[in-house]
Amino acid sequence: MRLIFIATGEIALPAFRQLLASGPRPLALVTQPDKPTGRHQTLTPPAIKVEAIAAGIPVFQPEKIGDITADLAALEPDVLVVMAYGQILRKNILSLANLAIINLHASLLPKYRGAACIQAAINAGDSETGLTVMHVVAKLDAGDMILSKAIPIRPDETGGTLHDCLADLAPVVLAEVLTQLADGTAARVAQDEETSSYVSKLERDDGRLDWSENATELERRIRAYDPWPGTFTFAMEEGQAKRLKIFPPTRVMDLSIPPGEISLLDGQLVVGCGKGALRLDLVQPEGGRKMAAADYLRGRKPQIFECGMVPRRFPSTRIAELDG
RNA sequence: CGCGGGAUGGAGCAGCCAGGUAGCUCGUCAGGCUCAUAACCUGAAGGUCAGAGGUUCAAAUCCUCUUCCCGCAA
Repeated sequence: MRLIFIATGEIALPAFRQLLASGPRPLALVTQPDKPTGRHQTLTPPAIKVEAIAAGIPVFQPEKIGDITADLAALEPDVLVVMAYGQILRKNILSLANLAIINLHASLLPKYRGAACIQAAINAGDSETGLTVMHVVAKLDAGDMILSKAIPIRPDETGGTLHDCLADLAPVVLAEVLTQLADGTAARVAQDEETSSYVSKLERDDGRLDWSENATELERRIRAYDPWPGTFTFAMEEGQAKRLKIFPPTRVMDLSIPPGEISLLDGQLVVGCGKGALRLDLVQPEGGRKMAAADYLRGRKPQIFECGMVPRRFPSTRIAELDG
């Protein structure tokens, strides 16, 4: 089977490795261009590109995938496999494959179409999520479904752990679908538009916590957004607003504390929420490293975490940043 | 060289601007008090102040360079 792999995200690595190990060997990898990353804007290639080169697989990194339509057509692919690529595929790409162009999506479609599907499942408090393989159509993640596999979401699941579980599930699902496509037994089930939902890409600022929300919701958000985009708040220290990252685990406490107010209980940092309170175990102040919340309180003396509105005493530069 | 914060006993921090005795909250160890405790009291150990060079009678503190950690941004 002539196959082209189209992927950028690390979630696609296990599936790609399996193709390298057990075939069908990809004719080429299409991935996003190298991008400046890290503190010094170093140009960094996607990890999957590095592995492809090591394996001798040709790599395409077009600014727009439409630019290489002819190159891909020349490979006469039977199947295009897409997973976490990061670009919308235009119609000229959709008709390239003889057999099918399929996408591995990290949710149980038609729920959570879009980019932040993993975080959405945890954030919503779902008890399970999964991987769906479907045909790619012009509308995002809306094509007919071939196969889906569910996995449970554990109470302490984070976006990171769930991402890894789904990544490991991908090779299994992909192999099964490729076999079915080859022998013509692949199912084709239309998605129910009524129950479909869409979750847009997350930005860093989406991780800004609003302590007027309920503790149970915040606990889920902190897990869901770890490690990306992460969650944070602003701690008021003597009139200065200092950014403070929040990491799981946290614990929901049945206490009544005003939202954003910090309480010290048995040496533990507890923050008031809209309903209930949240005990924080792991935090990271700006400029500092990740530390136990109890350690954080030893040397610093935050009075309160920002809640709802931007506090007046914010430095002007920060106000501009927050408004934008 | 995109912007910025930081490195001080085991942990988290203050001290630096206006050089001159190593400080705070904990932890550890020993003893005491208590029916008892993550409580309280007393005492002790533990630091080449990231490294190198410079200025000075004198440097954690001022100047230069180096290494490492981190936030933003992308």
